[in-house]
Amino acid sequence: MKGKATISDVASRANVSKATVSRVLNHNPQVKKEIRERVLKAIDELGYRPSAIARNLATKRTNMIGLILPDITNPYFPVLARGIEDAAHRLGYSLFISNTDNDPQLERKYIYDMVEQQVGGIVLISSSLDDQTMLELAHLDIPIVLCDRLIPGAPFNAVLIDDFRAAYEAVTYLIGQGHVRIAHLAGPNNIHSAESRKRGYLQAMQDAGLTPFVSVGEFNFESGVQQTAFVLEEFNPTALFASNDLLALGAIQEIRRRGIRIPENIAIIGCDDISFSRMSRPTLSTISIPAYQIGVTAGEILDQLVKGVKVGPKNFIIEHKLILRESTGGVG
Amino acid sequence: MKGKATISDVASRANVSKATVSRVLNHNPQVKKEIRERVLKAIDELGYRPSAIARNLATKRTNMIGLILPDITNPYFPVLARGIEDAAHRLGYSLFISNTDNDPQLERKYIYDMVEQQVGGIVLISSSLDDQTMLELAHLDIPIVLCDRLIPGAPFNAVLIDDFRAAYEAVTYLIGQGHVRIAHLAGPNNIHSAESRKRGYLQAMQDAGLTPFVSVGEFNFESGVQQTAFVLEEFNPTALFASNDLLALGAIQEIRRRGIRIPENIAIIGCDDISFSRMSRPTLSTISIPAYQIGVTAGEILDQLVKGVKVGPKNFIIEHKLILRESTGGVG
DNA sequence: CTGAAAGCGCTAACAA
DNA sequence: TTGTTAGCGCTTTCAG
Repeated sequence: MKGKATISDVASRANVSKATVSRVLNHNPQVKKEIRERVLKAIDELGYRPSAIARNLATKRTNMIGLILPDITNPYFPVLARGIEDAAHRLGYSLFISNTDNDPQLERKYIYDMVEQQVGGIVLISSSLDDQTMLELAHLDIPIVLCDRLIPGAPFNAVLIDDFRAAYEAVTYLIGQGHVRIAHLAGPNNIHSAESRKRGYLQAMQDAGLTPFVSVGEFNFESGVQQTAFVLEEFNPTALFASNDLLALGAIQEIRRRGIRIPENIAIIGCDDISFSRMSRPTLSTISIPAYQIGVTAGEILDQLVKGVKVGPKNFIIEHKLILRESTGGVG
Repeated sequence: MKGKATISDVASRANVSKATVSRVLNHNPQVKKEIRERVLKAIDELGYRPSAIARNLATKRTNMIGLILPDITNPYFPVLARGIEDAAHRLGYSLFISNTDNDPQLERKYIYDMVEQQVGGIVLISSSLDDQTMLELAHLDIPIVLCDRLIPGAPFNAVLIDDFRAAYEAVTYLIGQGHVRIAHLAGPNNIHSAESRKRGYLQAMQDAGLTPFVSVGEFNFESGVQQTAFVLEEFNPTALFASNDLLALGAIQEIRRRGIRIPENIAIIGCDDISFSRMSRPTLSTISIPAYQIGVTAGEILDQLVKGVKVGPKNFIIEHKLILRESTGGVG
């Protein structure tokens, strides 16, 4: 019996018009106090809840936004997602969420699904969509904010760190510590951040006149284990720069399994600063990415866009920070 | 210019009625092929996307469901959320998500928000809502499925493991290994699963005629560190049963910091089996909770409910499993 | 300050 | 097989 009352029911019960009910619903100040209370009473008695759907249709705007990301199960994303969600709720939006596993098909599908749902805008964390497709999305006439990736030439705002520079600095630190044989555990080639970090590594090595050694794999723990086994045998490094913390954690596991000491024999630096980088043994030195803040920023920019405020397109670069922990011998 | 075309635009461009367009949109088979193609062509040329909002208003049903959980940042939840999301998408729903930080106020707010959004149902992972409030929600006339908690007497389906028995078994295992001084690191008293696990621990200890020692704290790493320091000094245990893995991981850190050996001097069992329990040193023995499956099951039940199929109310108990790793000396 | 009426974009009988 | 006609529940001019 509940959830059925409509604005008309309220109107007749309060002996006013639908328009008046609508006014009190929208806090229109020019409703006489007495009438307002009569309406409020009716609303309460009927357990009336306005239908967002009907309102949206009438106003042609919604207060929903969407988040499309690779996989919430990857420890880097929950923090980012939380940032977006907190910003979204604070700004009055409800948040849709979809995991794509980096599948381009799914990414397209979810984007179009959300457009159908009439979301006001979308935060997109995509690695797999080719630039061509992204340009196509630009014609969709819906605000889109990118995270952790930028599309040269596309009219999208993007929020991310300077992956190239971050990697460059991390590797340079290692070099400064006297390391010469520094290997890189890279992420998938089609992921923007992985690619940028790899370039940063290569540049730093080249600038120092050192020979690079790169192993490419997935962004997960198992890949870290495997890649490390390979690198250990083929390159015998004294330091490792991993493209993300999961990879670095896998490296730690494999290295210790072989009885090699960290950081004495091999130093390691990861990237992301997921919570577990502080809990591992040894604790992991890493490039700290302010994921929460990236999320909040993306949410705020999207809000502006949804409200029609002209923003960018531009790249919002968030500051990263090299965090030194035990895996590189601590602060120093 | 895009995103503006309506069904009427398509209709006139294809020289048919809105009804016909609606029919091809809904794959109604009895539209003549020639006409269908004409409509499809018009749709394509206009870049037309139907408005879910308008459709929802007309049909009085939506294909949206909601997920309300404490904090996606806690490593246990992403897997559960993923299960729900996968099930949701597979069954044709879009998913709203909201984090509550176990704040009862927020939980209520988000529930009512989602009701306003006209979601078809809600998966609720709540610890803080008192049973009274839950009963109130029952009058909302919207399908709700609970995860990791049950409300005696409330007309809700619930999907969860048998926390009491899981804890009982874990502690019994420890006792079987010869441990006598077994302490328990508990989670917050107001969280259902924490409370059940504590009872399971107490019962097992009592049944074995052993003296229990319980420390209560939060469900996080830092609390694990603190509680362990306390327990170590006050009780000097030879084994620890932690209410979740984060707590157990904190315990490992504190114990090793003091130079105490695991499992030689102290054995540890956690609960959840988050991914990092396999990555720690030593790897963590734990009660494996099939979070993904809990999510999927919850999603499927909700789908039934949304479709009007009568289900329960009943409790769906998912099987847990004790996983023995290094922190208890490995399998055995 | 309040009411009447039109309409948002789509679906769903009911006709034709 | 396709078109006509009403709404779905709310907002929003425009009158009064």
